[in-house]
Amino acid sequence: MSDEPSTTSRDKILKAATGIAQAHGYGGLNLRTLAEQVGIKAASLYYHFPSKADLAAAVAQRYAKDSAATLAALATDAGDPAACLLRYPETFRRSLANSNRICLCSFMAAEYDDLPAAVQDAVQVFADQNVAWLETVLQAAGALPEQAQRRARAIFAAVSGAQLMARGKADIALFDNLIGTYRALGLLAP
Amino acid sequence: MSDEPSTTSRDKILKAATGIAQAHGYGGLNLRTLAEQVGIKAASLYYHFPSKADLAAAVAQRYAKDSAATLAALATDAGDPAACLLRYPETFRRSLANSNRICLCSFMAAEYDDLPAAVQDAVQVFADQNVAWLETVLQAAGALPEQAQRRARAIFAAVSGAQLMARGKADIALFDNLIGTYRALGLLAP
DNA sequence: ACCTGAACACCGTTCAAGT
DNA sequence: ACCTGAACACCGTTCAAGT
Repeated sequence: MSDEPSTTSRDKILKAATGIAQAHGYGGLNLRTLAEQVGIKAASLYYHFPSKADLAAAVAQRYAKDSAATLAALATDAGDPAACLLRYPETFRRSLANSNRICLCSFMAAEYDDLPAAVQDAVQVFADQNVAWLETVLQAAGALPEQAQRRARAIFAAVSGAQLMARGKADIALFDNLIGTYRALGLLAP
Repeated sequence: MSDEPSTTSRDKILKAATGIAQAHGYGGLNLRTLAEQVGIKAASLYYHFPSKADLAAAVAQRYAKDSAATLAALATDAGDPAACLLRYPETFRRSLANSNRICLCSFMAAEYDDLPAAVQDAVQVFADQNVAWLETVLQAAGALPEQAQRRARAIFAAVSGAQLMARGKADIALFDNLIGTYRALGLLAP
């Protein structure tokens, strides 16, 4: 009765804003367009959030939180560490499959210098979480701690780059091809 | 007498616009700011270029052309193919060293869906040129044609991703670290 | 040939006013 | 409690007018 995911206005705004930001970035997040998608006027958004910066911070924080949950679920679901590593790129693939969108935080990494501080922080959290998750998995798979960190960062960077390149070509097969090459090289393993 | 690089107004505009776009993207390229940097009014930009879209297309085309020249020079300078591959990330590093800017086309790959068609084309040309250069070098280094293409794409994607991640942390040492990991993996070799 | 001020429609934002 | 219209300063763009 209380844990129902009753979609509040705030939630609707956050969800719509996330989709727009994954396709157009922070700069491309237009409040009049967003409001229209939610069915209210732009001025009404200011009842829910004090500014675009705060709205975007909430979006990025929620995105980072969801991503942490997805990674935790993947760890449980995949079972062994090797499977986790092989399946890690799935999340990134899903964005591309969803109207050629990309990871919110990849877009925002490009826009980094123009981002409000709170949004920058959330982008950092997202990246750090991903690297930490990979690091844990790599160590569980037998990597030495120091190597695990280097490798974790390399995986995150390489997969992000593959997603960006695939978006530029609007070609999800290219993403799969790149991930396949990474695998063949042994990048997605300890 | 005639080949002097006499800096025309058009050139000054293109150079300033390139720097802005590498830091803020196409969307973040503000014509009033750009005009101020050049020492004219925003309206005057329209004497040199019919629109922001055309200006950005000229910027991206010039960027792709310069990049091709830089790669050609690297090939001559480095000598053997193995050295070319090791030094390939240098160009990307230079952008980061230049006020944490990134490759124009990485930023624009993120913004891809919001780009005017002529700008999209130039972004494609840039990526294709890089992959083709890498492919040639990889084959010269002994890779089989089919493997060379896959590998060339993987290098381009991975290095782009490293640049993006390093920008997000404003940490050029992270870029070097990532490239080092790629090298250790054998990514930057045939 | 090159530049400009004034004007237009659009965007983030505010605010007084509605229910 | 939640929403809105009207207004502000800013942006891309146009254009008639300046030199």
